[in-house]
Formats: sequence, structure tokens, C-alpha cells
Amino acid sequence: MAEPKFRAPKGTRDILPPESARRRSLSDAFAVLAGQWGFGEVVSPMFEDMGVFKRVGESTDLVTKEMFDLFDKGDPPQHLALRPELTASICRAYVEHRPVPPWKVWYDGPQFRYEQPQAGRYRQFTQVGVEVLGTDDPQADVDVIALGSRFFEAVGLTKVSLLLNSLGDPACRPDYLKALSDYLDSRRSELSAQSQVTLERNPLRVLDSKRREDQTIIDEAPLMVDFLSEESAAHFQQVRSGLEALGIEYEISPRLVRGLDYYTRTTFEFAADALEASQNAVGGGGRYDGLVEALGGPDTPGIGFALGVDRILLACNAEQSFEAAPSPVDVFVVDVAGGSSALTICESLRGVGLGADRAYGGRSMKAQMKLADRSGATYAVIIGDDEIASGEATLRDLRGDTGQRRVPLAVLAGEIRRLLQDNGV
RNA sequence: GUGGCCGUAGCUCAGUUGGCUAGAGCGCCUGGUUGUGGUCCAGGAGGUCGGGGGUUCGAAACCCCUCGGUCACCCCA
Repeated sequence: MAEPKFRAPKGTRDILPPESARRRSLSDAFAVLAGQWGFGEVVSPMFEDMGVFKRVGESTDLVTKEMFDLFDKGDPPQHLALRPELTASICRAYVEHRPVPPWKVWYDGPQFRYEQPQAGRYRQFTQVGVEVLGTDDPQADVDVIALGSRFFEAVGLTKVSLLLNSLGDPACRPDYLKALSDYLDSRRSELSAQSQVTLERNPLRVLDSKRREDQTIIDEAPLMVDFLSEESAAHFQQVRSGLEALGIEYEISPRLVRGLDYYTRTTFEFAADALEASQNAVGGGGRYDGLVEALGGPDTPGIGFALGVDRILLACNAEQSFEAAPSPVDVFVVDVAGGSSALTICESLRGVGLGADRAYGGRSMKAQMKLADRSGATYAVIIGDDEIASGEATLRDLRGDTGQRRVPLAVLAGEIRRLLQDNGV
């Protein structure tokens, strides 16, 4: 293949029609649901001060080695980073604008991580998500999780399981961490080399290891649920009964820890069973009761989730759901008399709210009919010398068997709109 | 960042132990008597075989480097 001079950078890609249309309808579906749940959209900058993301956790890979960072041209230069996630940005915005809590917002946009690309793992990827700041009512947790679950249903995914855990709070987490550290230390020599390193940095994350030699040790490790404070245990119980009241199935996953340090109490993950196990997390989230404070704001609890659009679409492919939307072109104008009629007819069709397209460059009738077919249009409007002479157009049904007939130009647009409405379009 | 596999037309792929002007299907374009698509038939365009270097009389095939993809680790959406 002739090597193009430039290509999309490693880990990024172009999303072209028709796939781009499918993505857009996925986004739209999310926006509709989030609106129904009472969330408003926040559009925040694609990059932030590096410090915003450092608060996410100094011990996470996301901060230590997966950041796309840069310095601006100021004096002194400001250390900026492309956002690797959006929760920190939302919290930064909350602290900056001080909206009245509870603040319920959603977002949809690209995020960046400097990682080794793989199927379902990109350096630029898209997430949609929600955050609720300013309440620790367990019913907010339930509402958030329910929104995620209903979204997967709305896009036709049936094989998505919800994994749920509680990571405790500042009152009880230290006790658990100590117990876990002591335990892992006692079996240190049996752990994989990589996990021994992880143990130094963040014992909790050892539970996430997928290495075979670690599994037995992990299976026998103490569990957070056994260390929950009375308060956290009660909160967790209320989240569970709320989900049950809504008929949302979940699975308690006592070793579910997530990659970001800021999570407390409720933690969950959506796993697409139709995808390979290693990249099957299509979404995740939880409570982050200390994050707003870490960013310089008042003590404010928060909960939210992020869903990976790229992976959701892969899961849809695997489940053969969420097919592309039908073509927005209703009518294709075939003009074999020069093309100026196509120009004005398209204008009048679009004027009454229809989708209309035409060919360029004076192509043969056969070629234009072919394009009409491919455009997905329901009708073709044909203009030749005959039609021009009589002030009419030939209206041809491309999808049914009603053939074609002449229609006066003056009533063409209205006539087509009526026909499409009658057919429930 | 580490390791395995892969890289031939726009897409999916064939190309036997290195040897004729590198092929197929799909897609695209043009025709099939002068205005009709979705079927059919016939022609055509399109590739310096990811890129660079090397071995050889000769390389898409072998070696090295590099870029990209993919899988695993890691991490996570």
C-alpha cells in the first residue's frame, strides 16, 4: 500500500460515516436518558492544570505514566495535561462555580491516556458519564447506577453484568488496609514480582492482578466488606435494597477495586460478557467523598460513573444490537437537464423539513439513479426536458412497488411530505 | 514500558521450497442503441506487496532496523 505521508497518531483513529452516525445516536440516547434523570450537561475544557489530575491519586498509573502533558507559553509556563478522565474536571468546576448542591451533571467527550493501544483501548477515547455532587444519600447511588443499567438496556445490550462493592470510608478503610497489607506481606514471597512492586505502592491494587500465580493469595485475602464501619455498612445495605426495589440485578464483587484512588464506599463496574475478559469493562464508577475537598472545595460527597463509548459499540457489534440509524435523506433528485432544477428542488424540499440530496457533475441518468438508490432515499424525483416543459417532476418510489407518476412542481414538496408522513416516517 | 503474532489493491484475503508483465471476491467507474436504481453481462481504473537497509544473478517471500495493528502482562472505558 502506498504509504500516506501522514496517518492518525498511534492509538487514535478517524470515525467515518456510517459508524460515526451510529456513535452519534448512542450519544443522543445517553443525553435523553440523563435528561430524564434530571441531569444537565457540562462541557468542560479538554485540558486542565496538571494539579487537577494529580489529586486523582499519586499512586495511580493514570497519573504517574499515562498522562499526556504539556507546558504552555506563559512565563512561568503552566503545566497542563489532556484530561485522562472527567470526574476531576467536574469537581474542579464545582469548586470554581459553587452551584447549589446537589449538582447533577452529565458529560460526553474525548479523553486521553498515554497507553499501549489494544482493541477497545485507545489513546483518545470517548466516555459519557454523570456525577452527583453534594449528597451522600444512598438513593443517589441507586439512581446513578440505575441510569447506567437502563442505558445499556436502551442500546440493546443484554449481556452486561453489574458488579458491586463497597470500599469503606476514612473511618474503616485504614483498618482494612492494615489487615490487607499484613496479610499480603505474610505471603509476599508467593506473589508475582509485579504484585510485590504494587504492594509497596498501593496494596489494594494487588487485588486487581490477573496473574495466575496471585489468584490463590487474592482469593484468601481479607475482604473490605468484613471491615466496613457501621455507617458504611448501612449505606451499602441501602444501596443494595434500592437496586432490588428497582429490579436491577447485581453481583457483589468483594474484590472489586478500581483504578482511581479517590473512590470510597459504593464502587461498581459494568462488564460486557460479550467482550473478551481483559477489556470487558464498559463502564464503572463509585463514590468519591473526598475529592472535592482535595481540590480545595468544601467537604462534599460525590458519586458518578463513566461509560466507554468505544467499548460499548464493540459490545453492540458482538451482540449485533444498536444498528445504524436509517438514512436522513428522504428524496434524491435526479436531474438530467443540467442540474439547476436539482438545486432549486432540493432547496424547496429541505424548506419543508425533508432530507434531500442530488448528484454533482452532470452524471448519466443511470449513474444518478444508482446514487439515488445508495443514498437510502425513499423517493427519487426525476427531472428531464419533458418535465421542465410541462412544469412537473417525475416522482418515483424507490422502496415500494407503486411505480412513478408526474407531479406538478408547485405541489411536489408538500406531496412528498404528506406521503412520508402517511407511511409513518 | 515488556513479550508473542500480524502488515499484499478502498475492504476481506490468495500468492506453493525466493524465479515470467503480483491475483480473486466485494466495492468503485464506464458501457449493454439515444431518460430509470436495487438483478444480470462485458470492459476498465486502482498496488514501487507498511517504510528503510541488507543477503542474492533474482525478494511480496530470507535477515536487521523502524512504523502501525493485534494479543498477553500492566492498566482501565
